[in-house]
Amino acid sequence: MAAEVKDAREEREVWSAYLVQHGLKRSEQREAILEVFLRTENHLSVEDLLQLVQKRRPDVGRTTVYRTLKLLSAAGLARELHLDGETRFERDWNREHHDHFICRACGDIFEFKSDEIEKLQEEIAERIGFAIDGHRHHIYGLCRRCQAKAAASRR
Amino acid sequence: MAAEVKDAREEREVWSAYLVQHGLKRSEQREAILEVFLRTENHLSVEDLLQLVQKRRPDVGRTTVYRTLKLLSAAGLARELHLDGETRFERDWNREHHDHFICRACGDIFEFKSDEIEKLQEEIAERIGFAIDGHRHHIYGLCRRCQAKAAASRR
DNA sequence: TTACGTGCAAATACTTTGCAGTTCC
DNA sequence: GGAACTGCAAAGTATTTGCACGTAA
Repeated sequence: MAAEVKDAREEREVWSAYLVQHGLKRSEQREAILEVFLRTENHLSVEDLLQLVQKRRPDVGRTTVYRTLKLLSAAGLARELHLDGETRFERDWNREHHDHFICRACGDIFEFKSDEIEKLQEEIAERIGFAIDGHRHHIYGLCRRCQAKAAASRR
Repeated sequence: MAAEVKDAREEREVWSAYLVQHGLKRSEQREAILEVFLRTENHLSVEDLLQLVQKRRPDVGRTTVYRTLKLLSAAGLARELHLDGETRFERDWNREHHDHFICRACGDIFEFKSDEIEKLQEEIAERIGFAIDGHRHHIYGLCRRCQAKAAASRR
C-alpha cells in the first residue's frame, strides 16, 4: 500500500540525516541491512536478519548486523524487544506505540494497542509519584490457530 | 508480620513436597539458598543471590544457585523476570499476580496490580481469539525520589 | 549402597571489542 | 589522505553441561 512506500521513504530520509549528523558513512552493507529491515515483517532476531541479508549479500558479517541495529535503534528506526529473554527488533518509525501478544506454540506475534490500558497505567503511576517514560506489555498464550491445532490433536 | 512468617512456613512445606515428589534430596546448599531467597527483598539477580548466600556459606557455587533457582521456579516458589534484558527472580508463592514499575535511575522496582487492566487485556485477547496464559507488564520511568533528585541537580 | 548433589572447568550462546585491511568522502 | 567501516578472531557475559568426588537416605 501507498502508506508503506511513503513510510519507507521517510525512514530512509531519517537514516540519511542520522548518518550525516553523526559524521557517519554510507556503506553497501548498511544499505543492504536497512533494506531488508524495512521490507521485512517485524520482530526479527539478529540471526533472522543476518540470514535474510546474507541471501543477497553473503559477505555481510554478523558483527555488522549488530552494529547496524544499534545505529537503527539510535536513529529511532528500530526498537528492541525482550520477549521472555529473546531479543528481537521491530520497526519503530512513525509507528503508533503498541504492545504484543506472543503465541507460545508458534511464536507468532500480534500487536495491540489500548488507550484505556495506557490511561490506567498513568493513573496508577500518579498515585505512587512515578513518571512513566516507557513500558512493555507482553501477553503470552495461544493464538487462535494453535488452539485449534491443540484441540484437534487432543481427539 | 505474622503473614510473612506463615507464608514462609508454607513455602518450606511446598519445597519439601516438591523434593519428595521428584525424588530429590535436601542439601545444606539448597537450604541456605532457599533461606536467603525467602528472607530477602525481591527481584534478585543470580549474582545478588550468590553474594548473599556466600556471606553465610562462601563455599556455595554459582552453578548451584542457577540449579536451585530452576528448582524453585519449577516448584512454583520463584518467578523469573526479564527486565529490559536483565534476568531477576522474585518470590511467587501465594502471591497475587502483579506487575512492575522499574526506575531507570536507581533500579528500584515497585509492584502494582490492576484488575481493570487485566480485564481489558482479556477483552482484547477475545477479539483476536487469543487464549492468554500469562503476561508481563513492565513500566519504566523515574520514581518519586529520583525525580526529586533530578530536579534538585538541575538547579 | 546408590542415586542425587556439588563445584570446577569446559562448553554454549549471545554480544562486544581489538585489529588489520578496505572504503567512503 | 584520513576517518569511518568491515569481517574475523578474541574477549566478554550469562548460562548450561560433563565429570569426578561427596553426601543424603
